[in-house]
Amino acid sequence: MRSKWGQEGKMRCGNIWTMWLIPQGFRAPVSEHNLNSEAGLKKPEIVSTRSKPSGESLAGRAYQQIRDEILRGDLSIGDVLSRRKLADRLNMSFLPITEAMQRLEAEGLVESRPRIGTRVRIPTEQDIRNSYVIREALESQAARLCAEQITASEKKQLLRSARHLDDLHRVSGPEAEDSRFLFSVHTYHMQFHLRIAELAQCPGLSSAIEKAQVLVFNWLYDTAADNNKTPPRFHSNLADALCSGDPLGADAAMRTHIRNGLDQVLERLANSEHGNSWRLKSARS
Amino acid sequence: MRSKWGQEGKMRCGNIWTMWLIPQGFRAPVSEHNLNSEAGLKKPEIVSTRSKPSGESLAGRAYQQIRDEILRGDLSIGDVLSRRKLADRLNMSFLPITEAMQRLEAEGLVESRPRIGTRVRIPTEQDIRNSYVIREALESQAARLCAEQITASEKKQLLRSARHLDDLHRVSGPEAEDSRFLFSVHTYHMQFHLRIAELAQCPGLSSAIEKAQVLVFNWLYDTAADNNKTPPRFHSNLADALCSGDPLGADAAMRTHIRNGLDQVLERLANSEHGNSWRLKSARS
DNA sequence: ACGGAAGCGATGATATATCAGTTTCTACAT
DNA sequence: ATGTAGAAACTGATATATCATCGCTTCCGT
Repeated sequence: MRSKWGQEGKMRCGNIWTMWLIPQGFRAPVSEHNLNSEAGLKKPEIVSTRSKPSGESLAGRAYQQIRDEILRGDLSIGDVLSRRKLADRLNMSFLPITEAMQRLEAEGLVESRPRIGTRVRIPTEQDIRNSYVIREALESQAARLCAEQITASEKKQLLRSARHLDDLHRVSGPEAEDSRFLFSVHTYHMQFHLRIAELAQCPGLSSAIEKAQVLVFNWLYDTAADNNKTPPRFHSNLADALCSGDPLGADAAMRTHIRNGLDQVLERLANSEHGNSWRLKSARS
Repeated sequence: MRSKWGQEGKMRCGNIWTMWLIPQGFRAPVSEHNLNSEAGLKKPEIVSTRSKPSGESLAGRAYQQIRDEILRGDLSIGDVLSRRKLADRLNMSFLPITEAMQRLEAEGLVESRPRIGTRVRIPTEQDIRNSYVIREALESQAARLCAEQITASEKKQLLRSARHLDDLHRVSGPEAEDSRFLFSVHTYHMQFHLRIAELAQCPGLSSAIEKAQVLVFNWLYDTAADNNKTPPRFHSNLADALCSGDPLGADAAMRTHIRNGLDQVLERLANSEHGNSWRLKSARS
């Protein structure tokens, strides 16, 4: 009998991230998009929440579900997560929930005190600065490698999606109402950055960016900070640098790009207050 | 009554790493060392294995213990880890062991297949390349920040420890027998790199380097590859660049420094073979 | 009214038991 | 000898139960 421990089959430590984040893939929505039609910009694909409920462990499903709810804002910063209530809600024991919480805690999305409780992590200013420093380190490295290895067709693709992204940001400025639209724009933005990491041809780099959760946190903070006005051609300039063939120039462009949003995010976060209470009668989950 | 959820008290997601790796701290052994006496170079402090058996959770102790054994080589690459036997050996239930395994798996030190088994991870060449790319990203960022913020006294300290490290490597070349000595040299080497990250004044960067396990893996690979001949003044040159005050120069120096060892490690790893068998009668633990 | 202490209820940590899937060894037929 | 079915043993996943600890509330003394 063939052993199941061969090279075939994915390890459990693989990327769960890309599976739910990029259900339709990255290339397709970009190339399908006609940038000359303004109407098409309004609604980039809203990612579907649930796709395959079975085929994974209960802990994995719990992890994805809770993470999903945190990222979408159904569970907001500081919300208390009761493992027992979550177990009831997701129809499982609280052992899988505990495993999911441990993974979320290791990734920095939730924080837990040994016999007190667990809640969605409340980031400090230090956390945000750290996040941006690490993001700068990893993504500038990705920019270097990307600039060295990108092919002609990939250049065209990247430039087009950068223009698309700039258009999306231009449109999303005035009407910052529809949270689903904002979420999808952010998803597209993250896909753009992850695409650059993929173009670096170093699988570990992409997964490191995912693991460090820097982009996720970026989204969380930006959500708390709602509108984010970016300069025109913000991403197009970055894409130009990446396609110029100069690794050092790409590195510098990426650093500039990333540093841009930090101040706005910090300012916004300072204005938001979060309670420190625990064991609320009305724990969300 | 004061709430225990204030800012006082360490979160569980803090650095366990530095606690066991640098029990005596970094500054002390460096400044105490007299570089003019050759005798002092032979035995840099061997870190003590166990210090505080209580005061932590069982899962935390299991995690530290197993990690310790992997890093020291008591459990070598590819060894099978039976959770039940580990539970017996460490005098605890199956559950804390499972939690420890999940953390080790998330960090990439072990690999697990759902209903088959868990073993110390066998790194592929791709893993090693990824590791070095990420290490280059994080540590070159640390070098930039370090060069910007380092003070005069810290410069003296860093230069001295760099010279000490070069001396240690020079001595460790010929007599690569005592594995405890080699381990302590590697520990000192890791402390040197982590010290640079600390000097960057960005706590998240240090912990990211630890979390990504890049230095740990570096040690693992280097252990498999035993002798590693470094050029003379290898670390002194790096320290010079870090103290020059030029961030870009420090960045470049760090990249050069890191890329140096990659080829040797890859060559050695290609020569070593690892079986793929499972469920050996004589599972180590 | 007010302050503090004790009890209630919730929490995470841990132990034990069971389950379904996989490997490995063995007995048997060829 | 060799190949194969099948059982035994082991694995991680999950369920349930218990425990010490801690936040919150309530109630009593002032």
